[in-house]
Amino acid sequence: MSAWAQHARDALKRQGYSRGGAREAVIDFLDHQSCAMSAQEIHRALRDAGRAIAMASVYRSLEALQTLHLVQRLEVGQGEGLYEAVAASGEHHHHVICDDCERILPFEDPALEQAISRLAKRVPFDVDGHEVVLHGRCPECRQRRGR
Amino acid sequence: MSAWAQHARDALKRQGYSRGGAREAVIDFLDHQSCAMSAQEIHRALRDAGRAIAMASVYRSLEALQTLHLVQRLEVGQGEGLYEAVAASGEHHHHVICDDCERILPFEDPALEQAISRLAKRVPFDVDGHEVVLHGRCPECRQRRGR
DNA sequence: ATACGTGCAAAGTATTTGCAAACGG
DNA sequence: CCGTTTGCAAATACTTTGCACGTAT
Repeated sequence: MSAWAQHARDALKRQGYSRGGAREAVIDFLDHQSCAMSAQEIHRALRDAGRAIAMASVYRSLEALQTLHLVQRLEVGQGEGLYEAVAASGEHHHHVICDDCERILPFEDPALEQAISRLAKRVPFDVDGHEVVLHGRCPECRQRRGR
Repeated sequence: MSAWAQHARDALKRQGYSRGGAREAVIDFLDHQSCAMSAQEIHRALRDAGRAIAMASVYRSLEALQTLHLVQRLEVGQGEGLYEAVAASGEHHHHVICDDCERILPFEDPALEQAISRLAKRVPFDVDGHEVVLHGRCPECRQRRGR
């Protein structure tokens, strides 16, 4: 079990949550993902792995994890949210998405973060988070669809 | 009729669309909005203004407008998309959203745009658009909920 | 006249909720 | 044991689609 899963379990315990099979499965699963996934994908993957849990439990687990900022939901496309583990270290990245095939790639950029943190001081809201999504075409789709 | 509505109608005509009451109403409505609105809000507002159209027509109109890049959809919260007119001039802004009351405020920031355009050259995708959402608390909610 | 736009109702998809049974501390 | 978590099914919310009819060109 890598650092994040441990971190997540500690945080849940500290907040008085008790453990249950469904949430444990979601934590283990997210722990091994490199990119954001939808609730439906998580559900299907667990079922295919012989670790079937109810759809509702997927959502409830994700909700709990989001509340404790252990998981972050991102809105990228039309109708479904994507969820990904938030690094305990506070590392921070954003995503570029292919509008053809929905492929998602994470990236980091200090200059972008700096621009945002400066900007955050200039708006009248108390800013405590942000999300950046770049849209475009991945190498495969660029080639496949011409141009 | 301001510049955007004219621009939109020209573009639609150029693409071979013919005019119909529902889409005209949506165009007129969006033309007078200062901030992004959901399809449901647009529908309700038109109905309240005595210009009732079918929900399906709101979505179909928005879809056509998005296809021609006359309208942009943004994903901000949990389940509904927000739509706003895209300035003919190519002007470009982003949004800060209050996570308590859902209030949205647009902002512009050249430094942010610059950071993004530099970044766009470094990722392996062909980037042709982007979206930035800051999350936080608006002045009213900050006061109301304390801190 | 003919193709496109619109309204209505039904279908879809993503997510949430109520409740009883199973489970963990 | 007692409160939390889970599964199941029903409910909700948003959006899309099929089809018959109206309207623009």
